[in-house]
Amino acid sequence: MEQNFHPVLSLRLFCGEEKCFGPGVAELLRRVRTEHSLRGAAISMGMAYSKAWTVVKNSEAALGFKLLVSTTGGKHGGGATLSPEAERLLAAYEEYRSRLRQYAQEQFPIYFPQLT
Amino acid sequence: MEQNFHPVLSLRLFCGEEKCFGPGVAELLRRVRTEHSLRGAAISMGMAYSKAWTVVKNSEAALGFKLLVSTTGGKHGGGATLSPEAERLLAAYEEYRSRLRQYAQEQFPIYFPQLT
DNA sequence: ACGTGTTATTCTAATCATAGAATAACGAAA
DNA sequence: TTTCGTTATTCTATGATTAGAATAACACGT
Repeated sequence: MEQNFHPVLSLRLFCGEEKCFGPGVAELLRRVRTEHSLRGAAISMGMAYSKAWTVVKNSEAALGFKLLVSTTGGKHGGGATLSPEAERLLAAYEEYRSRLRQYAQEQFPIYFPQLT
Repeated sequence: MEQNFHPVLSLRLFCGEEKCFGPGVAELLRRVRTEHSLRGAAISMGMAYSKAWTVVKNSEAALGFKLLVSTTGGKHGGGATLSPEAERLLAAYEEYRSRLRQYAQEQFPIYFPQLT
């Protein structure tokens, strides 16, 4: 069983019962930041635009604020950028997640000693 | 957004590329421990027996050892218990997971201060 | 022998998730 | 005013997941 045995942990945030933020939206937002477009973000991760749009919309609904500031029309057709709240949320999510992953990495050999 | 904002983290273990253990199998094993039967475990969590069986079988294949010691026939039709390796793995998984969750709980207000 | 309730295994049917199409709106530039 | 590439939105067709049926084997008790 020893073949590179390792933990993977996924983090999602809930507002009460309903999930409001997780790996999916996070990755989309990350890519919107570099693509300056939701469509570009979706395509770059092999996801249908309609799905990406739904994911963002659901997250926004659960959170109660907008994640994307988007414009339509214009020379390049428009685009999207992260709202300030989205920037903050994504930053916190990423730092928190990386902290947890680091900790998970550290603790792993303690709980699974024979596999290192 | 403040309505009981909280993190949920899920832990799964990989052997190289393929997932070999996660929340699904873990919950099944936990219930096999009290139900003394895979069927009972599956039913108790509203899962089809065939699915439970597949889940366990896939996990066993990825891990390279048996998770369940099962008997067929007899007065009560047979049943299943955890193999010693499964007991150890499940115990380690649960302790590790609870440690990570505890840590996540502690760190949360540090990364999401305005929400506590 | 037979009934019982399980494991084991495969197959099919139904459900769910997702991709992709279709359509409209938009605004800058040509 | 037409073209362009996006956002926005809904709908449908496809694909993946899952539940549940079906069948066999098993061994104990009656």
